[in-house]
Amino acid sequence: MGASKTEHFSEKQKTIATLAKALGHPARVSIIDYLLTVDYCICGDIVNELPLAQPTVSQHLKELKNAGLISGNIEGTAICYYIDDKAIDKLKNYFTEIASKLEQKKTIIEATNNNIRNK
Amino acid sequence: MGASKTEHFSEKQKTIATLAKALGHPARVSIIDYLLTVDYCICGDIVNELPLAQPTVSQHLKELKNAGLISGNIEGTAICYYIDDKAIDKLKNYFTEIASKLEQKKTIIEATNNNIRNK
DNA sequence: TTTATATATTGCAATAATACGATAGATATC
DNA sequence: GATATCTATCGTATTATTGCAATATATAAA
Repeated sequence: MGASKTEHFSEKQKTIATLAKALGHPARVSIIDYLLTVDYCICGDIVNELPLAQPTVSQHLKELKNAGLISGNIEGTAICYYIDDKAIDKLKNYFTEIASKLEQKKTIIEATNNNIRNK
Repeated sequence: MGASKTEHFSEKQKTIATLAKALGHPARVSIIDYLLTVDYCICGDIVNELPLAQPTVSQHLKELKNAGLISGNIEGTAICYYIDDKAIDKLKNYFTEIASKLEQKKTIIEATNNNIRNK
């Protein structure tokens, strides 16, 4: 084998997996963290910020871009990268939803246990 | 090269990357989604649920377990897997934090633009 | 037009991930 | 104990990812 059997899963599952995969490397998490600290883009600074060679950073940026987590504007010779709010929101909403479902489950289990105790 | 240069990044960045990576495959997202729908564990059902062979599912479960996203209890011959709340909370908090920082940034930019317009 | 600067692409090597058949281990049932 | 059931591990083939040197591309400055 080798290739993923992605065709069998729902669109939502594939979207979350794609976004999560893009953040599945500390260098790319680090890029996102860095983009949050700067007021204005500056792509070249990311290369200075990371302990990686320029082509490697460029590749990581490409993956983040392909996943939809960042976008870039050309400004002269430089390129201004910024985080895509919508992608972050998708992830935020997904995990918030899971957390709330887990919380709900916990409540049901506790209620059931109380019910058993009171019999 | 090949191996990741993970040693240069912060613990938090590595933690998020590890959790995100574990969800970087639709089969594993699908497993999490499935665990949310059932009241009680049942590992064998996951194999029936997914379009993958039993060893492949077992491997995906192992990765989710190694990343700390799920845990398992042995119940006779079966194994009862469940989602770890703390891991989900880490992800939820991380993306909530990013979303709020982005929102804050947007507000600052708008305020600046208004300031410029009013001069 | 030449030169400098910034980013992307290519090509390659090393490692990791994905998938599954075959098989092992562990517990229940007969 | 023999058998059935459930899950994990091993071995292996295929593909993907990571990383960088070298090079290409594209714009700005001289």
